Amino acid sequence: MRETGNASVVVEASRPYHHGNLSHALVMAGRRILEAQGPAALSLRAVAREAGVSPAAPYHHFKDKGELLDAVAKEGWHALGEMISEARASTVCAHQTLTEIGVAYVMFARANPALYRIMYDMACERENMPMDAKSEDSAWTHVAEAIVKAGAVDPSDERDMELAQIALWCAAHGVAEMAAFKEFDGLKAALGGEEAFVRALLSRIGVSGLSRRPVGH
Amino acid sequence: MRETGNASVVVEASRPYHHGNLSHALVMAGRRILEAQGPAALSLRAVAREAGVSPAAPYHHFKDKGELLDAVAKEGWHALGEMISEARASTVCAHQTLTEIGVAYVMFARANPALYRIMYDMACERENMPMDAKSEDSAWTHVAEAIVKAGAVDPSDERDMELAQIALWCAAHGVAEMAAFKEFDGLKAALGGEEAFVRALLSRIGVSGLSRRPVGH
DNA sequence: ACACCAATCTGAACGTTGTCAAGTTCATCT
DNA sequence: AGATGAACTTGACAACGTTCAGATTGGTGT
Repeated sequence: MRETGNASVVVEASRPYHHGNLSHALVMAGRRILEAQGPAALSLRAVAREAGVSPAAPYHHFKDKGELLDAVAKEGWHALGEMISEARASTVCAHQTLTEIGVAYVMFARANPALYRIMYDMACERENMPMDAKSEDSAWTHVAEAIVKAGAVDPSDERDMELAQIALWCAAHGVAEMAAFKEFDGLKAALGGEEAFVRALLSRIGVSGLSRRPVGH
Repeated sequence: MRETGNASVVVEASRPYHHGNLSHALVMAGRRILEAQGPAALSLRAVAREAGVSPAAPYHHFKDKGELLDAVAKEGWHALGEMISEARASTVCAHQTLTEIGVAYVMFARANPALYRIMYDMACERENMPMDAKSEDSAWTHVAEAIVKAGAVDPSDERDMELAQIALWCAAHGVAEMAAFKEFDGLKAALGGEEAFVRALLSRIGVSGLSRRPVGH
C-alpha cells in the first residue's frame, strides 16, 4: 500500500502516516506554488499534489478552495506583520515609523506579488481590518498610535481617526500593487534600485504627507 | 444583402448569418457578464453562450481567453477615458482638475469593480501607460499638464515628472480598490455617501497633497 | 488484549472549463 | 458556375473543483 521506502530526504519526521497535520502542510504547499509558479498554477489539485495527498484530501481540512486560500492569505498577513514589526523596531519618531511601516508593506508585496493579491482579497471579504487589527501588538494598532503621535488627527475624533488609517492603507496598497505588478525598469534604475523607487513614491503621497496636513476638513 | 429574414426582434441590423461582427459582440457580452454575475462567472464559454455562439467560435477572433479579456479591458479604459474627459471639462484650476479626475477614476472603479481589476491587470502587463497615453487628448496627458500647472514638479525634469504621474496613479488606484472592494458602510454613511467618502480619502493623499509639496527630493 | 469510533485519506466519478483538430456553411471573386 | 477562404460548429482532450462511497488509521474504553 503505502510506499514506505523512498522519501528522498527524511524531511518532516517521517510523516505520521495519516500524514501529520495536513492543513498546515497544505498552506505551506500553497505558498510554495504561488511563489514558484504564479497564481494561475495555484489549483486545489496542485496543492494536494505538492503535499503528496489525493485531490480530495484537502476537503477534510477546508470547506472548499476559497477557505484554503484564506488560510494561505492569513499566513501571509502574519508574515507581513512580523516584517512590519522588525521595520518599526528601529524607528525613533512617528514620522519615520509611518514611513518604515509603509516601506515594509510595499516591499513585502513586491517580494510576494501573487500572495499579496490573495491577502488583499481576503481583507476585502472580511469585515474587519487585516493584520489582526484587534490585537494590542498588531501593525494596524501601531499605525494608529503613530498617526496620533504625528499629530495628524485629533485622537478623540473617532471618525477622522479611522479615515486617516484607511487613507494610509490606500496609499500603501496603491504603491504596493504598482511596485509588485508594473515594471518601471527605467525609473527604478535611475533612482537607484527597487527600494529607492518605493521610497520616492511613498514620500510623494500619504505616508509622509499625512503628518503635515491640517486636521480640519 | 444579408437580410435573412428572421430575427425575432430586429436588434442589431439583422446579423449577416455568419453572425455579424462577433469580436465586438463578445466584448460586450463579456462586460455584461462581468457586471451581472461577477468575475468568477466570466468564462470563455459563458461569453460565447451569451453571444449565442459555440464555445470555439471566439478563437477565430482572439488568440485565447486572455486576449478576449484584454479587449474587454481596453473597452473599459476607453469608457473610463470618456468619464474623465467629462469630469475634467468643468474644472477651472489645476488643483481642481486633478481632484475631479481622481474622483472620476475612483467612482468608475466603484461602479465596475470586476471590470476595473481586469483593466488594471492589463495595464500591468502592457509596457506603456493606460488610457492611450500616447494620444494628445488622453487622460494621462491631461494629468501631466495639470501637474505642471499646479507647480508640483519641474517640467524639465523628466524623471521627476514621470514619478509624479506614477505617484498620482498609485493614489488613485489605492483609493479605487478600497472603494470598489471593501465595505466601509459605517464611515460612508457618516460622511454622507459614497462620493463624499472618496473625496475625503483623496483629499488626504496624493491627489491634492501633491500640489502643495516642495519640488526637491 | 480486543473492539470500536471518529478522523483521515483514497478512488472513482460528475460537471465545467480552456483549447484544438476536423468538418460545415456561407460570401465573394473569377 | 465553381472555387477559395473566412466564420462558425462539432466533438474531443486534459485539467479543474467538488462529492461520495469506501478503505485505513490512531486513539479510547473495556
